[in-house]
Amino acid sequence: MSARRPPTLEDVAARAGVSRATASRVVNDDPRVRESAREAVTAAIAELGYRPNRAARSLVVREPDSVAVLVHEPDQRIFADPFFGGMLRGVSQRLADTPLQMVLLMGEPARDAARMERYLRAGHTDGVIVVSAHRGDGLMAALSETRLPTVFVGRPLTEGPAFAYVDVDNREGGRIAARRLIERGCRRIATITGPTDMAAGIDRLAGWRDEMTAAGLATDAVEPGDFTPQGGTDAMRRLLAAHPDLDGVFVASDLMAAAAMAELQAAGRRVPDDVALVGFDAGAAASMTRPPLTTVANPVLEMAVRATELLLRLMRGEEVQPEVLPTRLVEGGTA
Amino acid sequence: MSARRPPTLEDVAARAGVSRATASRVVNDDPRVRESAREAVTAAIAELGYRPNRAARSLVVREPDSVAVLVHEPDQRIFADPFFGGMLRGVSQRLADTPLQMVLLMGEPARDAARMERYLRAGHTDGVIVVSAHRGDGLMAALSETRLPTVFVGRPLTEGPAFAYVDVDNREGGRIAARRLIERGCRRIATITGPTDMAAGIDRLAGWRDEMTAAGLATDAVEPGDFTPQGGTDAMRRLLAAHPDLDGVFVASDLMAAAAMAELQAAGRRVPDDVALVGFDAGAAASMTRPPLTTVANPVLEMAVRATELLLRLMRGEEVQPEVLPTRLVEGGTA
DNA sequence: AGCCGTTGTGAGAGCGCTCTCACGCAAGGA
DNA sequence: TCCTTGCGTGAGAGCGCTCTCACAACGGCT
Repeated sequence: MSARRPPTLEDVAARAGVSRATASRVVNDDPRVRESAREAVTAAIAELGYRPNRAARSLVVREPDSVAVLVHEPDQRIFADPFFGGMLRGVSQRLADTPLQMVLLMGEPARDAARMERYLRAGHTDGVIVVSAHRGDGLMAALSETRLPTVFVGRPLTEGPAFAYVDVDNREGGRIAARRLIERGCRRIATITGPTDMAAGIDRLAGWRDEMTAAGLATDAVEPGDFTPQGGTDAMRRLLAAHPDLDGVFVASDLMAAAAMAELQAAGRRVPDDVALVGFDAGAAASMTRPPLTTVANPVLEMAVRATELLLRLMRGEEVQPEVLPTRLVEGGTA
Repeated sequence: MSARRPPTLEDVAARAGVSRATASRVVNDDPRVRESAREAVTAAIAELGYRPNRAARSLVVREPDSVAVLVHEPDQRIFADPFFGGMLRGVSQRLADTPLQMVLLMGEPARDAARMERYLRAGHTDGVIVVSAHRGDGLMAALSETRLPTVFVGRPLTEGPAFAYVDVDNREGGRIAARRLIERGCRRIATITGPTDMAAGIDRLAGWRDEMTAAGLATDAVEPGDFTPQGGTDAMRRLLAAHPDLDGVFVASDLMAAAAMAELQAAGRRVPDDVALVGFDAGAAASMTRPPLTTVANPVLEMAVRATELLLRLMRGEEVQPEVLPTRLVEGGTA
């Protein structure tokens, strides 16, 4: 017992007094093994502490074994936003009954893009789910070069190759939010948008514009946010300074909405009496405020599951179509 | 071009007119290759779209290539709690300059324990970081059997083998929180605890008890929570019913504290004037309430980084000691 | 001229596994 | 009795790669 080499199937076979082939059959649950042989092998495995070498296995049975989830966001956001937790959860859930493993690639666009790209190019993985892609982060080009099956969560903003994606109907969500504020009697309605380099930001704003224009209301009270609480606070402050007469705000995420609401209250405005508020996401943050947020549903878990489903189909070589999930208003007490 | 077999190093070598060994040298940046040969191989790689087979490589150069992060929590919590995002972020950050990949294993203790255990046993991974282990979920035994290097985030509650871990000084945190409430003049101080099967829950409560007892105050107003907003709401409601005279509450997490605060306000209590509140975590949730929470710092990112560091050391065969990080009060407006 | 070291290269073994193929053997049918 | 089955098994090839070892070629020495 000098060279502390981990036991191989060969060792197991020797100890059990069978051939490597039979030992392999036991490990892989092949039914064509006599019970006594099976027991001997099982015992040998236990005694030796044998663990199959995955590399050797996958060298032979060439089949996909992992899916990468790419999260391309600055630290701060991943930290705070339950969106990502839900995403991972959904992917993991759908993958549970497949042999595929979920490999997480996280990083800031600027700092880690090169490393991520290198990893993807190296072919360590068999499919990619991109969560929250931004316009122009160079990722799309790199991805389409790798020819890896890829699904985006959130419509990718790209001129180039068409990627499969799953998204919620953000534009309709924006309309729903604006409609509620208008029907409530608000006339000076502002919006805090998401990042303007993401489809979620652009589309929610567009929906809000649709409805505002249809109602003949001004659409000039627009402040960009970045989906973080701090961004919500700042945007609300700017909004109050520029449009002190506002009586309704559509905030493109609950996290920002909660922060914006705190800012409103700090400025002495009552919610919803002075200013009505509609958020977006209907996540945990919505129920943590007082009153709870009126907000637009964002089926995060479902998107994750659907995206994974699409990816699995893509990996089987099937054609897929983008999916856009419906949304609806979730009642709270802020509008 | 019939059998669409991915190109191998052999193909590259043939195309470049060199041997497999030379091609391999080029791929692995071995300096001992003539410039002309290097160019030929590089060109062949590009033309053929060659990607090295990772399995074949790691079959030969036996070195660790992945680390599993085990998250053992019900859906609901992972969804909402920024703790997990921070955790993943920290691990990913520390791993960034190593060749190790982070593999995520998520699942509910009851439903997915078997699958996780199987995965770990299968030896797909070279180290494990366990995030938020509960007492008696059988994980510890399974883990110690696999003999895989393992680090816990949060002190594991186990009688058996000693695991390496990183934790924040939860007990001291509980003391800090109680002390603040006492110094503020509160006399009827309650607490909403974390899960009683987790060290974080037990230790924070113990710290609160230390300080309360030292101050000669009653320690009977204790309601268990589960770190979720809903748990915070329910516990606060029970607390108000059982101890309507309370004037201070230590809530063992910000998420619960924010919910508890909403519940207090709904019951007509002003925070902090009628009831003072101290949370735990100092995460994003703390700054989202009005007023922002006074809370005890929980260095999530740092714990993740430290835990990963310990794991790397363990994987190199070094001895490691548990690490307990200090904490402190973060000022807000609730106590 | 003869020897050495250096440099670039190729042949080939072998990593641990799966899987095909062939074979021994027992049971059943002719 | 002989011939089929079919089951359990073992021998052995081969997956794509790395790495050792041997060797050719070429200076620069004595």
